[in-house]
Amino acid sequence: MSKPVRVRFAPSPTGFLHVGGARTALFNWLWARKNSGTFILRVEDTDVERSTEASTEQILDSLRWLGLDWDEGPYYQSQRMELYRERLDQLCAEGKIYPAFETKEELDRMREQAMAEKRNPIYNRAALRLSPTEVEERMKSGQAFVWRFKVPDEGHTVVPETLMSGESECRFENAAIGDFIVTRPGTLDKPGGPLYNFVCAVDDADMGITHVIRGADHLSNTAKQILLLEAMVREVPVYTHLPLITRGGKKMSKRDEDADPRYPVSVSARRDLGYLREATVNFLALLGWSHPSGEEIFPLDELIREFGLERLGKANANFDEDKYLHQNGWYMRNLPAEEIVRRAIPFLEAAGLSAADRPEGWLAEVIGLEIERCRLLSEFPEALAYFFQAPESYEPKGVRKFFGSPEAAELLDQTAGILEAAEPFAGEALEPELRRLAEERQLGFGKVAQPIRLAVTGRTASPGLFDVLRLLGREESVRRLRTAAEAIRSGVLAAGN
RNA sequence: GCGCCCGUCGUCUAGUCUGGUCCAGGACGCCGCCCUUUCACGGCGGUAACACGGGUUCAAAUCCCGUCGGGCGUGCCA
Repeated sequence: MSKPVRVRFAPSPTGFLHVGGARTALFNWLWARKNSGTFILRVEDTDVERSTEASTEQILDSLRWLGLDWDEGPYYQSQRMELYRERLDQLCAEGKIYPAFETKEELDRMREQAMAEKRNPIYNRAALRLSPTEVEERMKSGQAFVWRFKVPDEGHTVVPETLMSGESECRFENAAIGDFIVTRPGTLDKPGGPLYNFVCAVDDADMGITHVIRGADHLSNTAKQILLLEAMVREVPVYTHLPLITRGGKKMSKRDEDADPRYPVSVSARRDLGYLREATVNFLALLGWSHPSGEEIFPLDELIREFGLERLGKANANFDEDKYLHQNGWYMRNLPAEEIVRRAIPFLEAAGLSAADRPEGWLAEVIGLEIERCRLLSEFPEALAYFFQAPESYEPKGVRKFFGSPEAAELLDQTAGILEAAEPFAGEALEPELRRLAEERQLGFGKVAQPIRLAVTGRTASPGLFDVLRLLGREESVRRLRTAAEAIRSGVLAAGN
């Protein structure tokens, strides 16, 4: 009965895809998928000064990485100028737009003055009071002008929020909106290009968009676009405004990208940091949306089933880095092991850690051991380093606790001896031997395990000792034990390592 | 300034439309315990919130008014 859903994601190619944009894309995508609708990609590149192809590429790349595939497009507004021209001509013919000749500087001054006088700084319609001959003369003389949309003086424009719970609406007094500009300055010979609110309204109508889902920062734009749509006698889509994503109380902005390298706002930088697409999508979905069950883990397929615009929140959504990290860790541990291995390899290689000469399956095992201690793919190189190279130093805290006495060296030597003789060299064979060693020395097993752990990994914390020894191999394990014993005896560690 | 939106544990949130089941539920963080060769994972438990003031009502986190606080918009950007 209702029309098939058509939604769009309309980024402007003036930079990378940031998490806010990604969230908008995701919600539109989910709405399309949930309703078997169409997800359209539209590149809003009317600002030729700032739009770049590289940026478009990066945005598409990030969308693909997230798994947000589009059914139509990408359409480029820069290639639809004829359509905008047509609509503009029609509005002009109907007297719904008018040329205004003020320069930017003049407008700035007017705005400042209005603010100083505590007035709403909307355009004073000076151009509307120009006589037709005056206008014609100015245009013919080549004076630059912009087209302004004549907002009705009476009444108000309602932006309904019909999809949200509670059905609210925002009302804007038309008189307070002001005659906004729909084209850049131009002359009769060289017309100025169309501006955002105008092209957006034209395209949404032309592309048959049924639902416009975007950030709440667009609320006042929506009123303008509805006005435009009504003026063009086109159907008005359903609008839904998403809670703003904030961090530190402020809207998350592209300009925050370099504030802290650990917490970038671009999707691509998150990817490079070792965030998983699954976690990213899951986390983004919870920015403004929640499930009544309180459940917070939603793989994509489940998200499509459970998602709904009626469960959007209204309060700003804060970007909780801790939760994002936590969810990333969850997906690291719960995605198929071979998948994680595949994704970890580039990070390891970038750090110069290659498992090419290791036995089949070795890397998977090693990653499997450390994965529960990692929450980002990028943590693997450091976490796994000791599997690739002998420790260059020992954790000072451990040295003090476990390497303090000559007995420690003796213990490590003895352990080395046991490992040399162990047959086969595997956890099952090693464990009884080492436990016996502890008993002989009348020590709890921990007292034996910790020095050994420190000797072979350089750390006081690691996965189970027997697994570590097995994967390190007999030769390497023995070598590290002897090296550590030697270091203890030589006294170099006491000096502070 | 003006317009619009919002305000629940340290943090993210559920609950607000349709007042009672909420002395407020979940998650993250933190703390403790269990598991245990360490760390982590996992399990169990704990911590902690309705911005404030009025009103309506037998009853308010939920409705109304005001105050305060925060955010967004206010572009010849999108």
